[in-house]
Amino acid sequence: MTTPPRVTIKDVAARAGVSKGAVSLAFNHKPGLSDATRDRIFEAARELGWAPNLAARSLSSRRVDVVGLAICRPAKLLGLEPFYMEFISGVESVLTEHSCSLLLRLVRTVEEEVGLQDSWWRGKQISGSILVDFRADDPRVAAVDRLGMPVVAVGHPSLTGGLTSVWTDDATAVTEAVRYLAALGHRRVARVGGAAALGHTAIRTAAFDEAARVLELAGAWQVATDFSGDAGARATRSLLTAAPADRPTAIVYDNDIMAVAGLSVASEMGLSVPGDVSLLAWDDSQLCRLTHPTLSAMSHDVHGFGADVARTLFGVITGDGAGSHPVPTPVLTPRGSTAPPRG
Amino acid sequence: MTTPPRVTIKDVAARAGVSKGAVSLAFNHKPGLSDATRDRIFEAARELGWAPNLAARSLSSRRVDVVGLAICRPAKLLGLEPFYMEFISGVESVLTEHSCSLLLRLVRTVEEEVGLQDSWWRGKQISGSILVDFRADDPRVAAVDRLGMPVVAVGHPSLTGGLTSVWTDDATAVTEAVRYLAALGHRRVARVGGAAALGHTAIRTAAFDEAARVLELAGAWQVATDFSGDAGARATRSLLTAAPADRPTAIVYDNDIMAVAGLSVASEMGLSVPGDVSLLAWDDSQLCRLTHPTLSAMSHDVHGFGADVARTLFGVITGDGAGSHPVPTPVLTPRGSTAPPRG
DNA sequence: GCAGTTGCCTATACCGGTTTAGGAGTGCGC
DNA sequence: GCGCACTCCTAAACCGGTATAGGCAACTGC
Repeated sequence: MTTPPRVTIKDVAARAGVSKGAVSLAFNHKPGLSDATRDRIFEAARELGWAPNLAARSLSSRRVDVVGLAICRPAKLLGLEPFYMEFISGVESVLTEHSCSLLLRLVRTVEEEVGLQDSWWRGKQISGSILVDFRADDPRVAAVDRLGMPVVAVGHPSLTGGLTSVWTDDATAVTEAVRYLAALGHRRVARVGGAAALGHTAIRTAAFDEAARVLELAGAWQVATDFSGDAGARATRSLLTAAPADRPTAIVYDNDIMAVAGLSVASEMGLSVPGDVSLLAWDDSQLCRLTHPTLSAMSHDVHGFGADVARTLFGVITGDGAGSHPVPTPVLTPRGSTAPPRG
Repeated sequence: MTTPPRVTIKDVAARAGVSKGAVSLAFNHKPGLSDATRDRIFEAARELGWAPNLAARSLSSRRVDVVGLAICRPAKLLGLEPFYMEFISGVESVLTEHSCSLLLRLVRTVEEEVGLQDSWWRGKQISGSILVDFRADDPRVAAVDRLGMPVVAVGHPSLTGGLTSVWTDDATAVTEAVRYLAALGHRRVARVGGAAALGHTAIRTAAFDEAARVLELAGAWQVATDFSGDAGARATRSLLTAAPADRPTAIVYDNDIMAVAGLSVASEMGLSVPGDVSLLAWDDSQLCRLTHPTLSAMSHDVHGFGADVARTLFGVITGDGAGSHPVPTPVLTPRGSTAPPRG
């Protein structure tokens, strides 16, 4: 175990024959140095293998290049949910451009998240945060207001208080989904929704009811789940056990996993998809093209969503005109799992 | 936009009527303070809403409570791969106990990762790192040696140089998988492997060949992919288009996604699973229980794996006896997708 | 030829904690 | 009454950067 060299800015300055300040200027690409000196400094730093100590830098410059993201869902579900990794990769793609890092934490409850964001912010560990999975009367709104921390809330403005928000128009998307199924001729439609506590679930639920009313569907069921495949399977099984004349002929799911599970339940029950029942997934990850039949889905660009959120966060942090805005509404991508009902 | 209060240790000290040092002692739970003073300090901090500035802390105490993790796979694949999120959640579960955070970054190449780890470490941003997805002659081994950075390498010791490693015994697992299929009566077996560049893929490939040799199988095919569902589907299609007497009667996949894709290809080709062909997945995420038939799989505790890795990293960082060790070998979990071959 | 500007660089005071050496008060033994 | 140990606390020197005021030439304009 050799003792590490501990090379600091002073060593670099000495080696290059300049002052600490000069090295600082060079490494922050600020004007006031001749090209020759600049080169000499970089050369010295390279030889010594020096990189600025970020703790020291953020202490004196009072800025950090880190943003936070806390996700509050059971670990088991997260692994399966393609949404998050794709979202994160979108966020990352923008952070990287700004040489900014992502501090990630999985939490169990919103309260825990509030505590975490609080200590991240007060500990000056992050320069801002991305808030996801809003619920009604979300405690994070007040907490963030109190802290004055820059954030972007991923969720409909009706849920996110006055926070800068980026959201998908779930109501319109649900309406489009139901309209499409109705246009195919379906009169009995069900929806297997996500966690009831989440705000966007409530929005989708209301939109579904409204669409069913407007379209005068003969039957419209909704059931809440925890987003897991198991729950999706259970819900599907329960929906499809009704007598053929009473059961739904089409089911909309709130994510891809549950739709995959639903597909397998239908097959297990000897029902053909889309012959006996049409299935419509949500998010449209690659998974939807891996099943047989392939899954029709409400499709959106999750990677781009994440990137947009990150860009907006930078806007909030720097203070220039970052406004709340929706991202493009998910569009229907018909594949093999939807068709007109039999008969 | 109200100007933030900027409360520091000095304010807390003043309010509690003590020195900065006393506040520091209190917040680090060190001895040398009366209970009364301690209480007064915490009370003052609470009233002012103060939390120590972590940059300042790590600058003077030269320790940070952050560990790094860079993942080098195309974003599109990551989203679908249940492995990582589960792994991360396992890592997190241990980090949280130590109030340590995870710095996550998705990178495109190993070279990029080397640069990243380098700047993380030299910038004193992390106290150690988790290295995954080793390949033959991995440049990270030398880089980490040079830096003297504490790491845990997730990969077989044959790949990770002298680095402290935690690994799954892929060779044994592959052998068990092949043995099981052979025991069922399969004589023509294929394997749809992962990225050829990855070390563990090579290990599995070699083990598969060896097992096929020992068991004197009549046919043993292997094909490398990029882990994506599409690639898995293509590989499966190509394997199954041979004449019935020549094609494999069982296929082992290197992850769950490709197995799901394979299942759908079989169904699309009118082949029954497991009647015409047996399918065996790898990792055993929840996905394996969502298909019809359910997927037999080589199953392991990915969450526990991540937790083990994190614990080992703490051992390396603190210097106490953290040794390389394997985690439990994946075990075969038979479900509905494997059976004796027809006839 | 002299003030004014400009370009390049240094000295030094921070940032907000931790960590030392040491001081003030108390209790104890003798 | 004095030395000694012990408890509780303070003052001040760090940590490794950034920011800022200012110094010194050389060049400009007139």
